[in-house]
Amino acid sequence: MGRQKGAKGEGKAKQKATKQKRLSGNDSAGAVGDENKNSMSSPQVKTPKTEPLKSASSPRESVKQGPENDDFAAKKKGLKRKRIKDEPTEGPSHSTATPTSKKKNKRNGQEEETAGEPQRKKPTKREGKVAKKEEGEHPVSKKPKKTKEEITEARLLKIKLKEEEERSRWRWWEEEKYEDGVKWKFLEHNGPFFPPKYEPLPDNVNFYYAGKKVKLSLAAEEVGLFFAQMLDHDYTTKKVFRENFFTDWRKEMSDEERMLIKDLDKCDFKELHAMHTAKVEARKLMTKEGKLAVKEANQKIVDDFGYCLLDHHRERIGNFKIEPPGLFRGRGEHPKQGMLKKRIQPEHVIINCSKESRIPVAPAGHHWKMVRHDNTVTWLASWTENIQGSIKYIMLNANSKLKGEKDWEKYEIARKLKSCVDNIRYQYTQDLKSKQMKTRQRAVALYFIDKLALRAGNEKEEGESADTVGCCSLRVEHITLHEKLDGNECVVEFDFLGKDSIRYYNKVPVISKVFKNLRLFLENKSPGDDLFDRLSTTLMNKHLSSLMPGLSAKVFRTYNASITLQQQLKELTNKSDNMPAKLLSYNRANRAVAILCNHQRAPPKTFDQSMANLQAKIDARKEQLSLAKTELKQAKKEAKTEVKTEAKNKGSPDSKLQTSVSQRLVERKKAAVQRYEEQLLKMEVQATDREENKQIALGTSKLNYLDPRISVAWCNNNVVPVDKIYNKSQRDKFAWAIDMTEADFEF
DNA sequence: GAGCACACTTAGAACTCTGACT
DNA sequence: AGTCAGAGTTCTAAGTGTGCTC
Repeated sequence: MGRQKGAKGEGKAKQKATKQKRLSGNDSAGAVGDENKNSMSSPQVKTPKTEPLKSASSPRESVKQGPENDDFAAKKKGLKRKRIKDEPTEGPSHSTATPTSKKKNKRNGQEEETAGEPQRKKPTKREGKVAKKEEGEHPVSKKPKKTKEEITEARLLKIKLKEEEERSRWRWWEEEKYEDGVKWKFLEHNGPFFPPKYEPLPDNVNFYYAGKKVKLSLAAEEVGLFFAQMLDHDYTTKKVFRENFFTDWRKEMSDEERMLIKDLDKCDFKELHAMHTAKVEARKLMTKEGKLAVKEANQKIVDDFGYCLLDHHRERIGNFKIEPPGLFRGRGEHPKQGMLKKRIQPEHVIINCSKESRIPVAPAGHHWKMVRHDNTVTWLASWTENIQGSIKYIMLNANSKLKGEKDWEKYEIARKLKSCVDNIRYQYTQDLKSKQMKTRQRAVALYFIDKLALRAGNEKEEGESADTVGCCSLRVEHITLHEKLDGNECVVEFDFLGKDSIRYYNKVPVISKVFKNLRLFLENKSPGDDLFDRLSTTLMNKHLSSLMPGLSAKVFRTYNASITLQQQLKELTNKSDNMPAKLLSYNRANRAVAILCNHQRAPPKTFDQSMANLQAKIDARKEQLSLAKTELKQAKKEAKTEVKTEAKNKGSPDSKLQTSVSQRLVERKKAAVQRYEEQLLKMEVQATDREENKQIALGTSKLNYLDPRISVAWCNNNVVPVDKIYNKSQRDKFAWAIDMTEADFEF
C-alpha cells in the first residue's frame, strides 16, 4: 500500500533509481550454455521444520488439462445469472442478517466504557444456545434432565432456523453482474463507530518522573497510558519502539512537561500499569449480570453500526469501528514501531453512500470530512492514517455479495490459468535462454513464482517499513547456490523475510538453466544488490497479463494452492476411512498448501503442555483398554465354563440363567473394548494432527487460497458434512460455493 | 516510464467465548 | 462451579496490483 509521500529512505531511493535506470536499459544476457535436464515441475512444497510430513510434503503436480469451463459468467447448473432489475428483495430478505442467526455478534470489550447505554432486546441465552447448536458440531449435548420432547423440539427449532436462514440468504450468485466497474446501485449505512473518549486517570493513580509525582496534561497522560498498558509486552523493551514512542509522546506534552521529562528510563508507569491490570482482572471477575450488560451494550453497537443496506439487502460490515488511538505495532523490525497512532475524528473521515440514501449523521458537534457517492468502489468510509500516510477503509464482511463475488472471480481466473499454464511454462523455459537479460530475469523469477508460490515482491521504501522481500525484490544476500547439496544437484537455498517478517527458508533443486542464470545474475554484485536488477513487479505483471487476461503474479499462488489441495485430497483420501481419518486427510492436504505458501504461526505458548496432557490421556486410555481386554478375556473364559456347566446340568434353569448373565457380561466387555479402541484412535489422530500443525497456520490458505468448491465437492464425494471442515462464518463466506458445487466439480 | 494514489486482498497476533473436564 | 485449552472472532498491518499524472 501507499508507501506514498513521507520521508524517503535516501539509500533505497538511490538504489531504486539505479535499478530503474537498469530496468529501462536493453542489454543482452551473457551467453550461458544450458540444457534442460529436469522436466518442469511445480509447485514445490517445503519440508516442514517440525516433523516429516510424508503424506503431505511433496505434492508434485501433474496438471490435468480438462476442457474446463473458463467462463466466469458461469455455466454450471444453477449459475445462470439473471438480475431481477434492481428490485426489491426488500424487507425481511435481509440476507444473512437475522438477529438470531448472528452469533458472531459478541464483540470485544474495547468499548466497555460505553456500556452504560440503554439495553436492547438481544438473543436470549436460550436462543444463543440454539444458534450455537446450529453450528452443528454436537447437536445434542449430554446435559441431563432434558426430556425427549425437548430434545426433539430443539432439533426442530434448529432445522427451522437453518431453513429460515437459507431462505433469507441473498443468492447473489444467481443474479447478473453489474456492468463493469459498478459495485452497487444503492448503499445506505450509519457511518463508522468511534471509540470512546479518553477518561482521565483517577486521583489515586499517578505517574512519577525521577521519583516525583507529576500530574500530566490530558493529552500526555493518554499517550503515557498507551505505553503503560503495553508494559507486559516485548515491544516496550525494544530500543526503536521506546525511542519512537518517546519522541511522539513528547510532542503531545505541554512545554513544561517537555522541559521536565527528558528520559524515558526515569518514567515510572507502575501505577498506571497496575490500574490497567486491575481493570483487566475486574473484567474477568465481573458477575454474570455485569458481563451480560456489557454484552448487550456491545450488541447494540453492532445493531446500530454493524450493518448496511446494499441494493436492498442488509449486509454485515466487516470493520465498522474506527481504529482507536494507540502505539503502532509494526511487525518484525519495523522502523516506525512505537509511534503514536493518532485518534481519528469525524473531521478526518470520508463517507461513501448513495445520494438518495439517508446520509449518516456525524457524532454531535462534529462533521465529516466529506460525503461522496462513488459506486465504483466498495468502501463505506475511509480515513488517512498518520503512520504511513495510507488510507484505511471500512468495508463489508467476507460473507457479503461484494466480497463473495470478487472471491469467486479470483478462483475462476485461477482456473483459467490451469488451462494455459503449460504454455506459459513452456514459454518461460524458452525465455531462460533469451538474449535479453531482462527477459531471462523475468523467466527465472516466474519460475520461482510458479514453482515456489512466492509473492510478487513489490519495491518498498527503505525506512518506511521492515526490510522484507518477495520474488522480484530478492537480493543477492537472500540466496545461496549449491552445485550439490544433500544428494541433489543445482540447489538454491533461500533465506529471507517475507510478508509480516515471516522467514522463508527453503532448499530447492532447480533445473540447470535456472541455476546457471542465477550464477550469471550474481556476477559482480554485492550482498545488498538486487538479484533481479532489470525486473519489477509491474514489468512482470504486464508480461503476465499479455499472456492471459487477468493474470498477475498472485494468481499463481491461488492456482498452485488450489491445484495442490485437489491433488492431495485425491491422493490421501480413502473412501472407506472413518470420519476422523478422512478429516485428518483433509487437514494434511490443507497443510501441504500451507507449507507451500509458507503460512507459519508462532507455536502456541501452551503447546508442549497441551501435547503432554493429550499424551497422558492417551496413556491412560491405553491402560484402560488393556484392562478391559483382560476383563473381556476373563469374562469369555467364565462364559465358556458356564456353557459347559449348563451342558453338564442338562440345562437346569439355574445354569441357564447363569450362562445368559455371563453372556451379557461378555457383550458389555466387548463394547467397552471397542469404545476404548475408538476413543484411543481418535485421540491418536488428534495428537498427530496437532503435532504436524505446531508451526503451521491452516486458516490463511483455507480462507484465501483454496477454491471452496474443491472442498465442498470432496465433502459431497466422501459423505463428510461441510460443517466438519468449515465453521459457521466460513460457511457464510463460501455460501456461493456450497450452493453451486456438485460432486463432479474439478478445479 | 517513474512515482504516486488508491482500492483491495492477505496475514498473523490478540482477544473472547465455549464447552470439556475436574 | 471453576479452570483452561482450543476454536472462533476481531483487529489492523502488510502485502498486491492498477490506473493516473507528469
